[in-house]
Amino acid sequence: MAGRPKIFDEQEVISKAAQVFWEKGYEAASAEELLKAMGIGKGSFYLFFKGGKKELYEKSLQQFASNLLSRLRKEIAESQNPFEYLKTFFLELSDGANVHKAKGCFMGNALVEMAAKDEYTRKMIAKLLFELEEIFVDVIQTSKDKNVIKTDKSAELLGSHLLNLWNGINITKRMNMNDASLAALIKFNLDMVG
Amino acid sequence: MAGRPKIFDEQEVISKAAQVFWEKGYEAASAEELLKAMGIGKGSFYLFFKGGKKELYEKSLQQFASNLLSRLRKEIAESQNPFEYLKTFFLELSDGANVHKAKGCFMGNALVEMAAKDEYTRKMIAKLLFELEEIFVDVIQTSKDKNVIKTDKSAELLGSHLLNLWNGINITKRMNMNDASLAALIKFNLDMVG
DNA sequence: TTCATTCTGTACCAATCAGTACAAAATTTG
DNA sequence: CAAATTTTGTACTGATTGGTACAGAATGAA
Repeated sequence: MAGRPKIFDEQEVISKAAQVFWEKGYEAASAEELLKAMGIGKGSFYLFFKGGKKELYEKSLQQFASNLLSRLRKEIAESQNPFEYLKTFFLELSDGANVHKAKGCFMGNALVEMAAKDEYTRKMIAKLLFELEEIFVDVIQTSKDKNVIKTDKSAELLGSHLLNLWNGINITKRMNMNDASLAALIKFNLDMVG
Repeated sequence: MAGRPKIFDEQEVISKAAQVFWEKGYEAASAEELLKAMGIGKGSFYLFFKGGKKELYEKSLQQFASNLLSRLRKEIAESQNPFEYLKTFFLELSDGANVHKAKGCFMGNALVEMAAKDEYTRKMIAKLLFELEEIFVDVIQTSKDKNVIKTDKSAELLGSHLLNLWNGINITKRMNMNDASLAALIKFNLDMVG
């Protein structure tokens, strides 16, 4: 296998690009800005990303979601009380000091931007969010089975409720409510589950 | 007052522009497309909108919200049971046949796009959404006072919950859940209020 | 050390972006 | 009618967009 060695790792540059897309969105993230963040030139980029900016965006979303989902699954699996873990997971959203404060949810943002523009990408994003919902459903079902939570509602309904809570809070928090109100709102919604 | 008469009504062209911004977002809505929808040329546009595209965007949001809020206030005032009216208002979101299906909430979309980009516009949008929340709070407080709903939670908390429900559903619906599940999710959240 | 292969950086591209300049058109006033 | 005023349509601007072409750099194999 001859040839000049490549100077970058694909997963690494996708991760860098994802940060730019997360903050700016698809349209507003310029190719120049993305390449600068990735630390590679146009020659290399268009050789390895034949689909250009769109391919990079989709891979950014895929990788980002994949990391989030697997980290979440892992921490839930290791947790003594998965439902309590889920609560802290949501309550982190009310931390105004968080670095990602104004950025919201990368997937939610992408869904907003792509829903009316690109059906293929919309479906892709929807699938990723449904995976997140599935994690919620599983935790709820298990918690129900173990009598950790008491409810007469189905795990599916409650799971979709948590996904919707996630989607909602990631919008609402950007109105810059004070942290306490946001936390109270989240707690109220979590108490609805069990 | 002499001079060539203008061929357009300001409120009317803003309304047309709002439709384009609502569907495409700020960045993706091109000046050409906006002007075409508004039915006026560049000469007229830049004469009356000195602030260009950004001014048009802000006025679109203001006008859109103003219309929504006053219509909502009016229908609530005329309603026999304001809380029941609010329920139908939310349940309309689950109608997949709705024309505005994929567009979500204009203000929510704008908040997503502007939150990390333009603090002035973000604040403006936040204020509009807080006005919507205020309407929810008022209806809830009145309904509590009249014993239409029973709850030990404050109207403020429940109002913020409804705003967050609004924000959330407008994202979640774009995952293309089936109408029945979406309606069940909304009903579940409304039942939490009273 | 030469060759084939692979990757990189730069120069370049047409298309599109929001916005400006300005002459002509359409009106009221005198 | 002519003059003053206001709006309109078009031609044009420089900047930026995502993307391409390609020469040359860096490697392994022969």
